[in-house]
Parts: sequence; structure tokens; C-alpha cells
Amino acid sequence: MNGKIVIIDSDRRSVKLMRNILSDRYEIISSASFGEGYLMISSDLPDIIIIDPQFPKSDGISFIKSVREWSDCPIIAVSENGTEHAAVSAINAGADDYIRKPFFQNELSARIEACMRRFSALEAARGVSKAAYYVSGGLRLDFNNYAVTVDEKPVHLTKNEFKILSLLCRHSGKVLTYDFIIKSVWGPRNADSTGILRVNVTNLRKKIEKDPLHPEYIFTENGIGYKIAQNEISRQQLSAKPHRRLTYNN
Amino acid sequence: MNGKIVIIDSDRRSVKLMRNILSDRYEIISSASFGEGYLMISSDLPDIIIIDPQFPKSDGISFIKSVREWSDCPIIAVSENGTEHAAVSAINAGADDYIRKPFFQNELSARIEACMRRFSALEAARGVSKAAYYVSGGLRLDFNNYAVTVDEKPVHLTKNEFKILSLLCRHSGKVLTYDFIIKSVWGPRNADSTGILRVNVTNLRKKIEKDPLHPEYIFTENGIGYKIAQNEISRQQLSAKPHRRLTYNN
DNA sequence: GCTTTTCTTGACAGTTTCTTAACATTGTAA
DNA sequence: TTACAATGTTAAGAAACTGTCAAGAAAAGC
Repeated sequence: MNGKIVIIDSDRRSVKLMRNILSDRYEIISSASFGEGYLMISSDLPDIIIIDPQFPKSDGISFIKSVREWSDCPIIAVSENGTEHAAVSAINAGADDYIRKPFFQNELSARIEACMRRFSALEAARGVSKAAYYVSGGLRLDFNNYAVTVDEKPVHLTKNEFKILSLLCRHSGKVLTYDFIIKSVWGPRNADSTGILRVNVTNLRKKIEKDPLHPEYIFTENGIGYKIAQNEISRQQLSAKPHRRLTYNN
Repeated sequence: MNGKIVIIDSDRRSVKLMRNILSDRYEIISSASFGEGYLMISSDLPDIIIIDPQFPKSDGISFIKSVREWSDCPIIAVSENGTEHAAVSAINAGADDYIRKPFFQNELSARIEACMRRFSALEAARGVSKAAYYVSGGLRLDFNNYAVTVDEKPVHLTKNEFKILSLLCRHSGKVLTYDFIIKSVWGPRNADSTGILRVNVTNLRKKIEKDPLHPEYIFTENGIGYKIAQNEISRQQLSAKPHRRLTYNN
């Protein structure tokens, strides 16, 4: 599996077709409604969002905008509306591409893959780890299997606890602000609702820290956010991707 | 000017049209041949490359691949060839977008701008992950991680202390007035409230200076403000010069 | 349906950080 | 040297932040 895609489209044939094209390489989750789709995006955190903004009938443009307020996830608009205005609106709202129906199947695939490549490059530049495991001291987290062990002993985490911990682990060594964590884990949400994050971190610490009062893994940066120690296995795997553009030295 | 665009297209009317659409916001350099275009790309280092890979005699796909070997500059293919194969080939070769002729003018603009936005984000992420440190003597400050070390030992700073120190480090070597620092850290505020700044600097010095009476890092310029020594990480060290290939043979 | 787990909220306490004010010290100009 | 302004230091209360608990709501599992 190359990743997870959320498809939001009220045309069932469209969805079925896209499923056929993509399901061998991607996990597909679909919805016919904006409301449900929105919930899927915030709970499942897909790698790509495909949406038919149904311009101008329904307000898909503001949907795209509102996702963009809290997520950088690539959005591809796929619509029967071939007008220039529809495409421009979607792209300006934050969509990464606008594809007209009926589309060529291989072209859809190619555009999705291109999107994924670009986003991976962006995340890599941001220091997001692509390693399969996080290891630090006695703590080990398996990103793919949702498994966490402390000193070889398996630890059960709830969904949100795992989301928080794996987020910290993907960005290991960096301080993540409360706001960033909240938006990443809960999606759109009142940013000042830090209480729920605090409770989750307390519960997490109870499960993985020997002495929650003197944390060994999850550190608090007062007034800013949380961080976790650098992944011990990511250093070797720091891949040297070629530089994107030549730059002047002046 | 928003940037520089190299257009490689043998169709003069196309080039003229694109010039008309884009020249108010971008510097346009164009060529009708691959060879010349290639030289332009390597010498002018544009922000975006627009290319019609559908040259009658030459292979535009290998051109794109060849540019991709050493540059990540966004490439937009614009071609009269509407086939799926043409689009898929271009995108898989490394093009960021494939636009069919005849195109909508505003859509072309929007797609170019979207490309620029994405690429800026990528470069910003790369820049941040490189030029993220201030170093002077034993003092080291990591702008992104709110982390400060003195002689390798981590030092804990409060949010405001870090704000002040990083402000000084960002403007290293220059004297920052009390007024400027206060406004930067606390926002609009009674300008004569320098007391709070003095307290913060005292606390900062306690944490990072060996002998606060004879500061090694944070210097007072009487009657003006504070300053910190110039960052020892020079700009040349930050951006390594990638190799450049100047010939294109096909 | 029921039971169990997880999520969310609000209250509260302990801790850290911020801010103020008083006082000490240093620098500067007459 | 003296007087005065500017800067440094300290301490204490205020404010903000963080960690914890418990209870009800919601969701998941059976």
C-alpha cells in the first residue's frame, strides 16, 4: 500500500471507477457527502484527498479552504465542470490539481503519484521521518502496525494516544506546538482546547514513562509544546535527496 | 516581479500569448529550441520552466528527464497533444503539471501560481532546516527547536527569554534598541517599560554567561540597547553549491 | 440489547513564568 | 568628586500554564 486516499464525490460511478483504478495501490475511503467526508479527513488523516467540488451547485470551494486551514494534505479536485472559473477557484482555494471528468485513468494515477512525490519531498524537507520504526532508549514504536513497546513489553495505546505519540516520533527531536499537535490529531478544532491534549499526554506518560513526574521520553517545553528525543535509527537512514534547484551564492 | 519563467516552445503564437498573460508578474525568457532552452535553464536559473514537449523532431520527455537529473525547478508541460500518453509521460518524467492547448488564460496563471506556492513552501522548509542555528563561542541556538546549549550543555530558557535571545541572534552583530526588542517580544506596549526587559536580560545572562558581570555573549550598548556577537555560521556554509551540467545532448 | 472502552469536559492543585517595584550598581557629564 | 541617569539585581505577588483526577458522554465491542 502506497497510502490512504479519501474520496468525496456524490457520483457513485465516479467513486467506483476511482476505486478500481487505485485500490491496488492505495487504501480507499469514500463518502458521498461533504460532512461525512470532512469527518473522515480529520479522523483518518489520509495522504491525499480527492474531491468533486460540484461547482457551482454546492460549496466545495469553501470545503477546500476550510481543510486548508488546518491541513497541508494534498487535495485533488475532480469534477465534471470544465469551466475555467471552476478550475481557477479550486486551485486558488488550495487544491493541488484540477482534473476534468471524464478523465484518463492512467493520467489520474500519474497526477496522484506526482502529488504524493511532491508532498513526500516537502515532508522530508521539513524533517518528517519516513522510517518504519521509532526507537529511543527502551521505547519502540512501529508506525505501520500501531504497536508500541517499552523495554520489550507491549503497551496498549488508544487511537488518539497513538496519534500523538507517532506524531511526536515522526518529528522526533523537534518541539511541536500544542496548536500543531491538536490540529494534526483532531483536525479542525478550537485551538485553545489544550485541556484534551494535556489529559492525553498524562495518560500516555502513565503508560510509557517509569516516573511521569520526571519524563524520560515526552518532554514539555513550557509555553510552547511537547517533544520527544531524536529517533535513534533515523540518523543512519538520513537519505541524501538531490537538491531541487540550483541556487546562487551571493 | 514574482519570479522568472523560461518558456521553451516552438510555436511563436503560444509564446506570445503566454508572454501577454504572464509578463506583468514574471520575467519571461523564451526559446524555440531545446538546446538553447537548456542553456537558459542552467544559466538563468528560472523559478518555473514551461515547455511544450511536443516538438516535431525532438523528444521533450527526455528533455524533462534530463533537467530533472540536476534540478528540481518546477516544470509545466503545455502541449497541443491531448492524448493520455503524452500527459502521463510528461508527468512521470518529472513535470509538475500538464496543460492542454488551447488553455484558459486564468487557469494557466492559477496553475503556475500554485506551482510557485508549493515550491516556495519546499524551499522554505529546506532553508529552515539548514540555516537554523546561531553559533558564537560556546553558545548555540536552534531557532526551530527552541533549544539553546552552552558548551554542549542544554540550557533551559523561558518563552520570553528565548524570544529575546533569538531576536538578538537573528540580528547578530547589530545593536537592537530597547524599544525594538520590547515591541518585538511583547508587541505594542508602553515603550518606557524597560524594566521588564532588564529583568529578562539579567535572567538570561545568569543562564548563559559564565560571569554575568563581564558578559561574553550579550553586550550592553549604553543608552541604546543590546547586541550579540556575529553568527559564526557564515552564509557560504549554509548553501552548498550543487554541480551544474551545461550541455544537453540527445 | 448490554458491557466495556475511549473520549471529552471541567475543576483543581502544583508549578512555572511573568511582571512589578524597590533597591543596588555602574556609567557619564558637569 | 558629585549628581544624575541608565542599567543590573532581587524578591514577591500575580498570572498563566501544566498535570491530574473524576464523572458523564460517546463510541466500540459483544
